Amino acid sequence: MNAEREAGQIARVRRFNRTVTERVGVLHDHYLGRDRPVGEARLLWEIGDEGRDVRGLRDRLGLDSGYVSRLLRSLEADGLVTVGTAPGDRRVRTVRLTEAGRAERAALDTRSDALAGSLLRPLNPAQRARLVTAMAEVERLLTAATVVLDTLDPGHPDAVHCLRAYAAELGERLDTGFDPARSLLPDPGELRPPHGLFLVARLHGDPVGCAGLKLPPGAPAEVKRMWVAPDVRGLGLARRLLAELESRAARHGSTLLRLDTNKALTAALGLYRAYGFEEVEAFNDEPYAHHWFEKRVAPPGAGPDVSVPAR
Amino acid sequence: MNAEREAGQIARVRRFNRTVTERVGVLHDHYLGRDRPVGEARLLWEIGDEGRDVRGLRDRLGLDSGYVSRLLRSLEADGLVTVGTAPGDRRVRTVRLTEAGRAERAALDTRSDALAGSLLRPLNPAQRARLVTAMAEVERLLTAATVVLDTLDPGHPDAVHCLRAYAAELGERLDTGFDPARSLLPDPGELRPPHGLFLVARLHGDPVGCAGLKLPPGAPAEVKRMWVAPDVRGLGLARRLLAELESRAARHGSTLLRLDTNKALTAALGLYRAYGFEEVEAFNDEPYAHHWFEKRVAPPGAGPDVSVPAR
DNA sequence: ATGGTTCTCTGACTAAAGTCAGAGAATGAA
DNA sequence: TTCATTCTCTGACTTTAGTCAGAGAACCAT
Repeated sequence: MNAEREAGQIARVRRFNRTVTERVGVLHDHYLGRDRPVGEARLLWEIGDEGRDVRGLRDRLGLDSGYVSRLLRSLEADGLVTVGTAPGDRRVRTVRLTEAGRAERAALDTRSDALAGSLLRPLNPAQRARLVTAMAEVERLLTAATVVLDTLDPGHPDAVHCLRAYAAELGERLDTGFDPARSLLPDPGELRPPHGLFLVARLHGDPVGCAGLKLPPGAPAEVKRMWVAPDVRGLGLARRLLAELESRAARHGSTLLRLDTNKALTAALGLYRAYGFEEVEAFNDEPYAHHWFEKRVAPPGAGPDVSVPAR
Repeated sequence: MNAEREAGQIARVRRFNRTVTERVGVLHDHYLGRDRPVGEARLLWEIGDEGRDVRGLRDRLGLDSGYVSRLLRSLEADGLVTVGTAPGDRRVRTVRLTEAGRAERAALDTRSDALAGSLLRPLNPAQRARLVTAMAEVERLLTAATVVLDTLDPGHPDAVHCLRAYAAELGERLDTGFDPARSLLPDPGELRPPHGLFLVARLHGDPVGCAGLKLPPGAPAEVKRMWVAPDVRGLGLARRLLAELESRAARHGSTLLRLDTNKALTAALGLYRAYGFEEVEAFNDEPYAHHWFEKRVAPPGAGPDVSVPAR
């Protein structure tokens, strides 16, 4: 049945991979590193205008510490970067571009533009427009597919980051403001096993969304603290978080999922309805809530596959 | 004016390049060559089930002859390929996969599927469908952009290939059959400077289309022998060939472009009309023609930019 | 048959990319 | 203070990837 469709999709993706790595990937690298090893060029690019600490570079590019060190030494010898110790922690070193480094980066930039231009030039205006649109779509969806969901302790720095952002956003959007201490979940620690769980979504290691699940014994599971960072909205991440929570709730044995929300959060209201939640009478006295929803939980294994992508 | 739009498009393409090389390109290579150097893996892949001659491999992958030889030696030592001399020409060597080589290739295949799957898995069905559609579009258009147009002598093997394919196709599609000797251009050598020119379109070095231009002194320029290979139709190549011919005619000083065609070639008829040709009275007595068209030539520089993409 | 060409291979290199095992300084927790 | 940990760096390697200059066999046109 749909194994066949899936095989077709996989074949398409593979053809895409081949075409694109041939036409874009190889060119990309060799355009980039015309008079400089690709490794150095990538590093130069990744340092950015702001500067960056060495650890960050290693993580981002996935390189060995000794290797990065050597690359930096080489860039330093060419006068393209300066390496100094970070203000807070004197073990950590930060790299910044020099004037010459900026110029070199600008040259890479120009080449990157030339590559992009060479892809567009043979096409007529209508084709260009279509290519650009399709590229934007692919990019958006690949980005969506790159987001990974992890169960984290609510005290983990990434979890804290999300919870702060959640509170800050509610504070702005609700006419009443928002004070977590006054809400029904003053302590997110309640979202810790065995009383619940807390999901964090990350993109390239940066936290970009979260959702908590309360699992009170003998009572319906409850969605709490769902948030998605503004710059990754529209990627279907909220839906994915909900689906993941639902499947966790199902595995836990819950048969009903509930949540409450504020009338100001119109996008969330729409999502809950579209996802299959139905509005019900108030089941708690959360001071910030105007709407209460519930949804029967699909039995385990029936949910969409949202496992972590390989990397 | 549209410099601004172009800058926007270039920026989009660059973002795409970055996302895709990060997410697809790097993975692609390192998935592929997990326990084998990428170079060898690529070679193994490129040999294919049918076997291939060494020269073909070199061309396709753009590698040094010595390098390929060494890679083959290594694959041979691992028992993955056998190298023998080609039947026709004993200088040429052909490579075929052994049983073990096929198995290794199948393993690469599986990994490639796994990579594709890892891109799709985090997405919901609607997103998967959209991603696959957008990928197909990008791939099509990148393929279109990869086609290069060259002016070739009509006697060049690639030109001959196209002219033969042209004649064979007409022979099939016209109720009357087609005999080049009976047509008004029995000798394609007339499409040679200074009396004309002959364009060949190539994709990865293989000829996939052609178009000739007659430039009779003091008379309108005339399009002849336009053909596009079946498997690259729908990429806008015919239109691109027409545009290139028009701009060559303009540079030559022609102000009118003409052509004749057969009623069986419905796609061509549609293209000519869409491109701005208007049907006129017969201007010659070509036995295979049912329709005659002409179009005023845009002055030099006004045509779309169809210069050769970088590679 | 002869001379120029084509095709593949070998030997002798080089540069890039990356790995691994410490060493030494700074930090944080007990 | 002490001990484990974190972070960066150096030295000593290896593997990939690729280049270049011929050599030798086979082919092709004259």
